[in-house]
Amino acid sequence: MKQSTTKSASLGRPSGRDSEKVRRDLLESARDHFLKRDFKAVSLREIASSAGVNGAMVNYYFGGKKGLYLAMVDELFESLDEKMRSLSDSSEFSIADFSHSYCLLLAENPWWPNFIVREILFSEGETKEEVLQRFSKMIAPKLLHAIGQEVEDGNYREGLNPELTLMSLMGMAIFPFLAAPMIERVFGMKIDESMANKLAEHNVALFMNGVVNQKQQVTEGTGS
Amino acid sequence: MKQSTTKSASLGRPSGRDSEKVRRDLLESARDHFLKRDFKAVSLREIASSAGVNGAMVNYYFGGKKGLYLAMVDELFESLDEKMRSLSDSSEFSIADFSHSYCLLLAENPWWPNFIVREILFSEGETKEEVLQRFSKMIAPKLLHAIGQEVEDGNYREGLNPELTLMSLMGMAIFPFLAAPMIERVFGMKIDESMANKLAEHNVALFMNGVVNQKQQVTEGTGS
DNA sequence: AGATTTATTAATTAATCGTTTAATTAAATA
DNA sequence: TATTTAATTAAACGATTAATTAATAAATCT
Repeated sequence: MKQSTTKSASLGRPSGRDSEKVRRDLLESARDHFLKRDFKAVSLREIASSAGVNGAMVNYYFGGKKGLYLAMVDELFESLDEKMRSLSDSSEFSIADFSHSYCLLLAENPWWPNFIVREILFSEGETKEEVLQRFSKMIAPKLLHAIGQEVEDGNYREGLNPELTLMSLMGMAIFPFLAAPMIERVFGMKIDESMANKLAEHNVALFMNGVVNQKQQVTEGTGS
Repeated sequence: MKQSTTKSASLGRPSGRDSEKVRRDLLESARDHFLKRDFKAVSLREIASSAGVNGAMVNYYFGGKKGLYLAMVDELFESLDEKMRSLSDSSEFSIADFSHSYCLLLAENPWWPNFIVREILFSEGETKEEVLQRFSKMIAPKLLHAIGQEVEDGNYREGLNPELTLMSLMGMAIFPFLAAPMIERVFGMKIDESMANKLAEHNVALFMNGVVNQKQQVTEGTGS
């Protein structure tokens, strides 16, 4: 019922619309939604509506909901790959410098830990494997080697396990951003760029020298 | 475990069935499913079928899907609360001891970080707030105070920020378990109890004294 | 100008979900 | 023993979902 003579003003191809922009809008809307809620919990219509288009556009441009999701994942990883490369390709590479830059990078892209953890821990398998592979080849080998080298050179403690050390380093850097909603509640602390700066310095200092007051007691037992 | 359709003979109240067991089976099945996949991604029928009963039983015993989920959350938190209390109520409380026990506790309950992060980061708000409140009152205040005390006593470096320090400590301890699937892939390292023991020792040593070889160089500049 | 292609929405479809209801039977009660 | 209550399933319901189709009109091509 209805319609007939009433020319629905919004039917048919709109005039002067940039279809590439529609594509980008959909990707952006998808990122906004999928980063906050689960794949199943987000509906096609919701995403499309936020992008200002009909839900059928998702099928038109991306072949379906899953297609849009994978396109979004690809996009995120590309921007991430690029930034990580520029970070680890600096001429003079040191763990401390890397750790510091890494913290700032996370502050600029707070969606990243969230995204990685969600993909790897909670995704339904399909995308998981690919994501895991891309991530595992990114930086871990380089950092492991760098830590091993420091131990060999005698700069780091003898017997220090590179794998465990890298895990600690990653945990210290990533966890605050990952658990931001909890941190903000429990500590009453906003996770912004100024905080990231403090965190970066704190982390490097803790990583290098620990919490113990060295002026008071130098070289405690260390014999494990 | 799959009873499936036992044909028409299975109508009406079954003989000699323990209704309390059905309740427990449903809770267990719910935990198995909800810990692996999202709330929305798990269907009532799936849970019930795994427990060997009809989907309507979820409504009968728990008032609905959400009721079952909350009952499961309650159960998990109860077991967790109990264990955490016994950890922080030891007569002589030290950060190092706590950190060590905490690691071992995580190794025994690997679902925990997964669950917490999922609840806080990805849940749809309703349960989130309650979970956040319970968690925020658990141990954070006690640990913050303990760290502050160590600084005051001159055991920890002057100017050490207790909040940042606690974040680092939590990150070092939790991250390996949270990212276990990634760790196992990237480092070829199984996250089991033996590894948790090494990790615990490693973390305490790193937390206390850092990575720098103290025998060679004491207190480097670190001026950024 | 006319035909075709491209982009868009409304309407429809088929599946699935959580929930409700009705039927059914064992157990408990009187 | 007769009646009520408790526990269970199958079936149906209404809502919501992703996906498909048909209608429509601008853009583009011939």
